[in-house]
Amino acid sequence: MSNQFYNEYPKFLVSVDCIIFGFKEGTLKLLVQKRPYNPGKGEMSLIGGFVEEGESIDETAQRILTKFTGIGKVYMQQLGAFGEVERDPGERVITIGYYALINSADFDESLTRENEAQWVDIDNVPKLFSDHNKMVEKARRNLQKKVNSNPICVNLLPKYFTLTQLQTLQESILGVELDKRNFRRSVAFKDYIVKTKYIDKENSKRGARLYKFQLEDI
Amino acid sequence: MSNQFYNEYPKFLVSVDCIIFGFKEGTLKLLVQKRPYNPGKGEMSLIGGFVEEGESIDETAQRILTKFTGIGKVYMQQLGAFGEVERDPGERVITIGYYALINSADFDESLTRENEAQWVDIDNVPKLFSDHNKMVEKARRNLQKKVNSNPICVNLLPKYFTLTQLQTLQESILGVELDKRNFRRSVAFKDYIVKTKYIDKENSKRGARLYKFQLEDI
DNA sequence: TCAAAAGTGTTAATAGTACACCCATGA
DNA sequence: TCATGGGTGTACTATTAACACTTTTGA
Repeated sequence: MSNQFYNEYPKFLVSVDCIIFGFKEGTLKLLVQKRPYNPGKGEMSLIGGFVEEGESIDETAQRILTKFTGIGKVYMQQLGAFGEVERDPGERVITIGYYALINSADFDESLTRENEAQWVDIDNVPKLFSDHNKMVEKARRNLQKKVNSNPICVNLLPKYFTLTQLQTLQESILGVELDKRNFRRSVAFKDYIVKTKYIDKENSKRGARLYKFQLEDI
Repeated sequence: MSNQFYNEYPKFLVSVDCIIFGFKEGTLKLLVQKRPYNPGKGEMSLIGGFVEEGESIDETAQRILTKFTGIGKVYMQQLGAFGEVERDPGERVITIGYYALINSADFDESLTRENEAQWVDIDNVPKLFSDHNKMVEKARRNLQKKVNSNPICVNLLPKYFTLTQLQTLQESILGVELDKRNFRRSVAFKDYIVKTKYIDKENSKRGARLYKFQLEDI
């Protein structure tokens, strides 16, 4: 299937690599897998796949996310293209990074096992295949810029959450500790975080107020 | 030249489109050209080209910039990948956007003429080929975020410049007017903008102090 | 009764915004 | 002498940062 245009230019494999963030046990986590094929079979890597004919790169990213987590229709943010000639030791592959934030409750664990995927702490990411560590770092910096002005945490938390959970999450994204009083005041100014009538009794004896994100009007 | 890996996946044309900003006549300008080939021959478009074998995408961007402006080694910022299936009416092309800021004084005008390129006002960009207008808008938003915290204007101005020139440039990037006194105070806090002993007598009768960027220590 | 997490205010410093007049000069 | 662009300061507001104690309750 040739074409009258552009024939004289080379073509390349184009892949999408997904930086999938979750929040478990009080820390931001990254989903990684054992690479199922060569080159680098068995090495830890981001989950990824190749762009198919007739599929936009955004669609590729969604397809990969769904395949590995069972989750459909989550907002994914493009991180940029990575196009060093030798970045893949097998053959030249130009890759587009995307990151996603997902709620581990929506997560299909059987797919994780099937794909030899696992969650690792964001502050303890192992050496990954190719330039994937660089992509993870860029994604995290990207998140850090947004965390205060965007309701990105909505995708990482359960529907109802305590302010301590939200604070712990933000601290884990930023890698710094926050002052509890200043944090709670800043939350009070955000219209998209609202108090509910519910109290969480699981994580403390006294009980903590549950909040939720209210995003309809944004 | 096949390979033992990845054979079953499709390959794509990958191009780089460059959003080249300049500063002339008190406004931010964009370099555009008449598309020299079909599809869309004669339409206005960004300047671009295809990624070659053995060339990283950053290198492609530099090569295109040099070809169209004569300028080598300018910082180019990647804007992201654009991968809608039908974005190019000829054949599927995945493109990576890069923007660059250049000083029109370094500019080789003969190359512009040769390539049927021209500068257009950023606030009056004509309809461009494919999704190029979208790329320009994204690049401008990207610039706007940086203009206050990064010395990006260094590349758009001559070595010595007046504060009025710098203010006019920032206003043109931001699309808003700035208060002269507030602007000048904020400049005074930036270590990378320093007063020189020179006075410009060309643009005013009284003469205006010339400043320069001091970037060695960043 | 005590350990553990929840909850709550004030002050100081910094950054940002609004605003109007005089100066020096060449034509 | 006057038109043109250059240059200057102050007061108000908003945002951010620092900081420590009391409450509730189940074990």
